[in-house]
Amino acid sequence: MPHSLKAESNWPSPDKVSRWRTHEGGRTNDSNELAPGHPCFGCPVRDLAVCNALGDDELAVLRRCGTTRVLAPNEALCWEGDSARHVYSVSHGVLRLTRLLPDGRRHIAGFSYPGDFVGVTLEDEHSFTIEAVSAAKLCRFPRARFDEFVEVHPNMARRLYSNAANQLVAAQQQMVLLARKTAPERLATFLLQMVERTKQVAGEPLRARLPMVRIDIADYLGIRIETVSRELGALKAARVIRMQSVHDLLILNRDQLAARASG
Amino acid sequence: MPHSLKAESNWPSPDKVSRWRTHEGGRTNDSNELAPGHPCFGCPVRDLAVCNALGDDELAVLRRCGTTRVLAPNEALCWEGDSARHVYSVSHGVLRLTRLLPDGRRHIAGFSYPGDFVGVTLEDEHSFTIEAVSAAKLCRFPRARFDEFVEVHPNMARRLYSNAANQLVAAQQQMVLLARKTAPERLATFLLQMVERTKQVAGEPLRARLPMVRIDIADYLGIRIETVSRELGALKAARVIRMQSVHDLLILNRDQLAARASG
DNA sequence: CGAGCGATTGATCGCCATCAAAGTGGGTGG
DNA sequence: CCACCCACTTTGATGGCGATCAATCGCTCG
Repeated sequence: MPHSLKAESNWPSPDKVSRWRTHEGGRTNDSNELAPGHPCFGCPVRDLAVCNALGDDELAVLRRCGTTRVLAPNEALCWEGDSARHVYSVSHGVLRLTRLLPDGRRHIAGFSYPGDFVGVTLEDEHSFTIEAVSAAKLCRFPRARFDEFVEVHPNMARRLYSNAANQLVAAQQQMVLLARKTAPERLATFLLQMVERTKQVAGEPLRARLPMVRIDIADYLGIRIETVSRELGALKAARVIRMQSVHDLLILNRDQLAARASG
Repeated sequence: MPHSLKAESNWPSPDKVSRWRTHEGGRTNDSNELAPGHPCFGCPVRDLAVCNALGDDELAVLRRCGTTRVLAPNEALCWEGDSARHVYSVSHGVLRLTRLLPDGRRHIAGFSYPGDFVGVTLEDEHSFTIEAVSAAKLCRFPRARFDEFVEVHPNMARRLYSNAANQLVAAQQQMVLLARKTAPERLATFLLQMVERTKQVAGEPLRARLPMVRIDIADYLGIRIETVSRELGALKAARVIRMQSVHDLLILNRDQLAARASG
C-alpha cells in the first residue's frame, strides 16, 4: 500500500472484510476461488457495479484483466483530456468529476461512490478530471479488454446502458437545480441526496455524511463557498440539521428539509 | 392530415420528398417496397436515428410496428408523469423537453431535432413534458414492441447506448453552463449550438435558425426572457450578429461569438 | 505553541431578476 | 385591403440575491 495513504486505518482490516463478505448472500462459494493476494479478494462491491450483472464464470474472466488502483485524498485518477485507456469501478471511497472553464471557474459534475463506474466514455479522451475526495480504491480495466468483454456479454452491455440512463436522469435533475433553484433550495436538495448516500442505522437519527469539502459542494451546486456556509448556518438555526462535525450532519427534520428543496 | 396543422405548406410536397430520397445515396432500391400511403414513405430521416443502424430487412420489421404522429406548434406529445407506453423518433420539426417545479418554475432540458429519439426511458413514466416547438411529425413505436426489437437487434441496442452517452455528454456541458457561466456567455454558447443545428449554404454567411420563442431560450439557459433580449441586443450592437427576423440570425463574427462563449 | 488551511461570519457590490411600459408583426375579421 | 388584436419581443427603471472582499475562528499537524 503506497505511503500516500495517510492512515492505514482508512482501510478495512482483513477480518472486517470477511464479515462483509459473509453478509453478502448467495455467492460465498466463490470466495474459495480467491487467494488473499488477488486484487478482488474481499472486494466489498462484489454485488454492486460491474460484478453484479455477471455470473461467477463471467466474473472470473473479467477479473483476469482487472488490477487495483489506490488514491490518496485529492489525488487525480486522470485529467480532463487524457486519452481514455482505462475504465474503473470504485470499490472504496468517494471521487469527484470536475471540469474547468478556460479562466479557471470549476464545476463538479458529480460524486462517485463505491459501486459506480468511472471513466466510461465513447470518446477518445476523458471529459473530466477525476480526483479522490477521500482515500479511494478502484478496479481498473484496460478499455480495449473491457470493450471486448462487453461485446461478448450482453448482461454487461445492458448494465452499461442502464448506468448511462441513470446518470442521464441524475444530470437532468441537476440541470433543473442549476437552472431554476435558489441557493437555499440547492443546499436542501443536496443534503437530501447525501442522506440517500449515507448508510443509516435503524433506530438512530437520520444522518448525512458529507465526505467532500465545502468548495466541492459549492462547485457542485453552482454557488460560492460562503453561500454554502451561510445556508448550512440557516438550516442549523432553524433546527433542521445539527452539525456533528464539518463532514457529519444530523437531520432533525427531514420533512422540513424536503419542503425547502422544492421538489 | 389533421386540421390542427395551420399550413399545408409546412410539409414537403410529394415531389420534394422524392428529391430528398434520391439525394440519399445507397438505399434507393428500398423505396420500391413502400407504397405512398405507408407511414415511412418519403421519411427524410431514413439515414438518421433509429433507421440508420439497421439493414433494410431489419428496418422492414421495425416499420410494421411504427405509426406516425403529427403535432401542431405547442401541442404536447406527452406529459411529465404519463406512463411511458411509446417511444418516438422525430422526422420533422423541433420539440422541447420541459420540466416544472411545484411552483411553476420551468426548465427546458433540451430541444429535439429530426433524427433524435424522444420518450426513451427505463422508467415507467415519462420524465418530461414533450411539446412541439414548431409543427412536427414523429414515428411512434409501442414500447413493448420496441424493446423486443432492441432485444433481438444488437445494432439497435448499440445505437441506443450511444444515444444515451451523447445525451449525457450534452447534459454535462449544459450543467457547466448553468452552474458557472454568465448570462452573455450562456447566450453566446447557445447561439453556437444553434449554428451547428442550422443547415448552412456554402458561400453564404453563417446563419443560426432559432425555431423556439424567447421564453424557451430563457428556460433552457436558466435566465429570464428580458435577459435573452438584452443580450441579443448587445450582440447586435457589437456587430457579432444581425437579426434577419426574430427566428433567424446572421452570424457576422463567429470567432467573437466563440470568445464570448468561454469554451 | 504556532503555522496553515478550511470554515464561518460580516460588509458591500453588481449582475440579473423583477416590475413596468412600449414596440412589432402576424393573423383575423370586418 | 385595412384596422384591430393579441401574443411575443424589446427597452427602461429599480431591487434583491448571491458574489465578492475582508476578517476571524478553529481545527489539525508539525
